[in-house]
Amino acid sequence: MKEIRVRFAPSPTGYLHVGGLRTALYNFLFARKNNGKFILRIEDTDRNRFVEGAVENLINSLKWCGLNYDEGPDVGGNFGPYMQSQRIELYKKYAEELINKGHAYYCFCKPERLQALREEQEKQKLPQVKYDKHCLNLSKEEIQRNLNDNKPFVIRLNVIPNQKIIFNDIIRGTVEFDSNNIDDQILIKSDGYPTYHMANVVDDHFMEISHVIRGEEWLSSTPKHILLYEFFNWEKPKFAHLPLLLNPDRSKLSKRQGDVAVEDYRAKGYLQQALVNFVALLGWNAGDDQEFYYMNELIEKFSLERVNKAGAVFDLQKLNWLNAEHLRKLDDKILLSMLKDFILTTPYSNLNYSDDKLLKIIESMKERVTFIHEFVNNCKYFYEPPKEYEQKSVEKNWKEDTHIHLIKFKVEIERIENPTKEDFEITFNKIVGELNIGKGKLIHPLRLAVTGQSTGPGIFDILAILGKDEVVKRIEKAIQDLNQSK
RNA sequence: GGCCCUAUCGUCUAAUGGUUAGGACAUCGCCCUUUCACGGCGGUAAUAUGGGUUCGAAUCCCGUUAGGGUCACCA
Repeated sequence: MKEIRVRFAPSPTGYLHVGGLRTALYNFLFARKNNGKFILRIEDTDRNRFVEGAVENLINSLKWCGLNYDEGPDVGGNFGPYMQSQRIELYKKYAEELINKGHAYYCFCKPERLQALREEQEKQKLPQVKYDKHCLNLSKEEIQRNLNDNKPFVIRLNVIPNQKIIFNDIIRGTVEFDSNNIDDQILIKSDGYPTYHMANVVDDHFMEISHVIRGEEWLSSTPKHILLYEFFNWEKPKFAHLPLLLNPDRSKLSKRQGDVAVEDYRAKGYLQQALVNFVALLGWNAGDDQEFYYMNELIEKFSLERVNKAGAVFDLQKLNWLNAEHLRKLDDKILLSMLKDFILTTPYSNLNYSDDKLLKIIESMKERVTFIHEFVNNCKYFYEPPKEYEQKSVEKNWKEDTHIHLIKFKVEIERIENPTKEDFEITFNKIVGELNIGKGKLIHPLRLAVTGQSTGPGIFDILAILGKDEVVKRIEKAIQDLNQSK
């Protein structure tokens, strides 16, 4: 059997769109699953849209997601170059071949004529605006004269009318188009660069791409590509058009309604494992109930046949859930290094906490966070004394005699050298026993005093992590602040 | 508007002619826990619509409706 070769072929717009990520991922999974090759090709044939650093950025995002390619602009390969801007001569050569065969022709029409034509056709309420094949009738001599005069030209595909163009899509089945609805597409622009259609077909052929897996927005231009393959007499790849990713209002996923760039999600603290896992499930499932996947499991189970046809809404809540799931499965040592990296970006960067202390924070918070940054932002009391006290909890838990209970607890704690979690708990039980009060009467004020909050890990974990001196200080401060304000 | 694609809980989806239409996220309730979370148990919630075909339709066919894509010297 022929080797499976697939490609991700983005145009460098400046960032990797999550829809692009999903396309890249399915290509990658399909290649890995079938022991094929995954290729990155950059479609940079629009000189007007050149963005500085866009390719580097794209590659960064791809690699961050673990989508390593076998061939590409920065890794090389036997089918390069992998930047279309470096393959211009190839496209020209094959466009000329098409002209010689009568399947394409020079067009010297000025933009003004095209504009007028378009307006005229719209005025006539024609179902579709199409080029009128005006330049197809130019004589050989005329064409040669125009070329000699250096008149600007484009090369157009010569579509034959009244033909059915039928192809099979792996995801959608048989799709049929009428050639009457297909315009004489420009293949080579007046600046000598190819359009998408030309470059794409030529490259897919010479890069020996076996399966074209791309977004549904390409479905309606596929007949043009089919025509090209047929005119060249080249073997066609198999096609698979993926359903689109949608906004919550079911329009095509767009910047206006949230983040679309992979780097945005990275910056917000999403794990690459979670993003990949989530995006994989938008439009595909293995047919079982598994939803939590690592990359290797996705590779094992992926198949194009199980890709859905309908568009999928990008639902942040489910992504958040998956992020929390993946975070919890991460080894504490890895979480530690991620947390340290994050702390560097906060005002607490000079605290120099020991790994041991941070590990304890991680352990106590792990079940309570969705993002790494929450190991800091949801429990700032581990890093600094509370600046304020949650009002609702103060009202509910800070009573007339609360400070008396807390002082008794504090005094008792002060006597112990290096109290452990158990010491705190034993002392606590002793005090509530002596005072003959319910545990809640002390536990909630204590939490409020040392954290300023009403939620968080077990109180004795917090006390142990904070340590005796800090606990004592915070109790004193809380009594001062809260009794005063009452 | 022409052409093309699509249609199961709010969302992601399972069920490829016979199921009380299943799971997950979200949501609600209970349990666990004197906090919050995690976890466990349970609830609300879907086959867009009208016709066929069939003993039997979410599933096959046709129409309607709705949504999306595409109609550039952008990809």
